[in-house]
Amino acid sequence: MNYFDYFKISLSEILKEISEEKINFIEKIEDSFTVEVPSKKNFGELSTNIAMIFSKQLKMSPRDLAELISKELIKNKYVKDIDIAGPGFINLFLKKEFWHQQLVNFVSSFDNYNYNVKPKKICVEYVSANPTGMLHIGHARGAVLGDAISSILQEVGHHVDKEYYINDAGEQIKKLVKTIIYHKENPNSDLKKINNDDYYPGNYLVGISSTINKVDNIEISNEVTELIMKDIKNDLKSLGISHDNYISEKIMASKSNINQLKKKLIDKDLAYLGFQDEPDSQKNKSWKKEKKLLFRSSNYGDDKDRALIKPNGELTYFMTDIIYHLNKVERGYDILLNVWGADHSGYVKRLTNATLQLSEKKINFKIFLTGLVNLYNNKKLLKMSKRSGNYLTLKDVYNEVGSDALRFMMISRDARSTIDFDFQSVQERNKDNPVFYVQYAYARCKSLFKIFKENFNLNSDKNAFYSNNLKLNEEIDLIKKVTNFHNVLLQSAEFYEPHRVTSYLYDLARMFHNYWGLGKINPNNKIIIDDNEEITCSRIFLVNIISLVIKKGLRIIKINCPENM
RNA sequence: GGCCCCGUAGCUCAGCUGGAUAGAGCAACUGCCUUCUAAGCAGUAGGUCGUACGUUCGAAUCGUACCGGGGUCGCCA
Repeated sequence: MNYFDYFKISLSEILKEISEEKINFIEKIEDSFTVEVPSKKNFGELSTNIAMIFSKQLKMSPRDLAELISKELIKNKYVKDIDIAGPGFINLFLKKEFWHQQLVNFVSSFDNYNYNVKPKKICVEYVSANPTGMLHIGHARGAVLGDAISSILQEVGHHVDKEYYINDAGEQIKKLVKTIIYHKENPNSDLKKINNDDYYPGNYLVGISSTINKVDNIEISNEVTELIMKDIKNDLKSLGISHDNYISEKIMASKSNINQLKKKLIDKDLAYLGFQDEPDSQKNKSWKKEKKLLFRSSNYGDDKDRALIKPNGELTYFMTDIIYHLNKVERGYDILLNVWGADHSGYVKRLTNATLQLSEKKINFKIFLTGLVNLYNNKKLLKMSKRSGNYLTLKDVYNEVGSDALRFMMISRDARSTIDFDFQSVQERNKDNPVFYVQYAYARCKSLFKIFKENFNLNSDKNAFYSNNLKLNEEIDLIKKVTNFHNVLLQSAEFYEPHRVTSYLYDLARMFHNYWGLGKINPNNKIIIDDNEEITCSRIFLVNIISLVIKKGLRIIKINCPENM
């Protein structure tokens, strides 16, 4: 149990006594008030709003209620002092022994920590890039984000399948095959100069085409997509990413019972046979006004109804995507998570509503849209155009900066925000660069252990911990920080926000560097003091826990943790 | 024009999902190296949380409108 829960429980017990069971009608008292670390140190070490929340029900002023609660709470052996402040906050000051005890508990359960999470079966679909070219930096963001979310969910105890949906059917694949054939027939022609939307430009497919020996269109498409997927998987592997399931759109569509789904869509009045207005854009020159099966997406905030089946009988991408997501439901997942690029934003409502309406089971379906990534080289924006085939690939960026910097950057921002990614600054070996700063903290810990082992002839198994030696404010703050580690992971998992982990690690690293720096100002505050074994052992014990937390945190988000730098 | 996302210090970003006097880092200024790794540490300064209403004991956080930036509006994926 963490210390927030510990105080929540004792506070709600006190409240029950005060109210003489009067407020038992509240399902769970603990859920309706908060215990938190206040923003300012003079507001105590922990603070609760319990008196403000329940004052109305008990017909008392918040401050009077706070007074009553405090009278009981002060009896708790760990509470040093209580302050009632502002509109009725109860601010707790705790004895150092409380934090020492927390640290001991933390260490003893560290290796096999039980997050006490009800396990869910979760499918995280991410990347799912078309097998028509190389991955670019935008894919890298979705890839790292989806991967980090998966790892964190797994860490707290969920069952997670990482899934890649291969769009190996449809117009894009036809265009791909056409491009391959073009290259074979025109070995010296440059598609960039032709500037024809019917083909994919770029040298990548020229190379691929030279290894293709088939003539039949279907055979070509199979072989090309296989080759490209191999490259994509290799790129992902360089970032430590691999998926559990690869689902083929082609197979998915061919296996499904289309007539049954059509009937269900019409029976539920989700779709109808009708006409669409001509689209504003001229992207599809062959558009004709014809009757087709349309989804009533305008019922769900879309500006028009969208096609499910083309007049020629082929399924639209939307239709196969519905089939695919219903298939996920059939496979028994409780939660579906998708990571998409922001350019799919208009598609979110359509697909989630279609899936939820057609699903036999009540599921949780959430789509994350990742913001853009702007690449800079030394503060100069690198212009990119996928259309012309001029863009930096994931591989280019990986070769330039490596996996750690790339992963940390992609994780450390909120998914929706735009990221400015500068090749120069993510490679700097200084405080400017968070991933370096965190790794450096770990290396510094390791360096301390080395000196410790050389100077003190102690058995490393000996759990030398004299808790009352950790008296500095910085030490108590570090104890609070490390013992909050599992909480951060839980919240990160609950809100699917990996950036909470990187922020936490950065904070912890900063606090550790500050702690280390104390010895520069006052030699008594050095971690290793040659003639004081007791203090040294205590501090090394704390440093060891810090290093364990950094290592585990980095391991979860798959960032290397070098022993020395 | 419709829909989606973003707007917090000069810059890059946090802000524990409604709490108290809004936090870090960079850049600026001031100290600290015969070192437990200066690849670092300490200190100073920096804000009308885009704007305006509203919801309530309380709003950066929730709602509405507007302003500014980005994305998107196919039978493509």
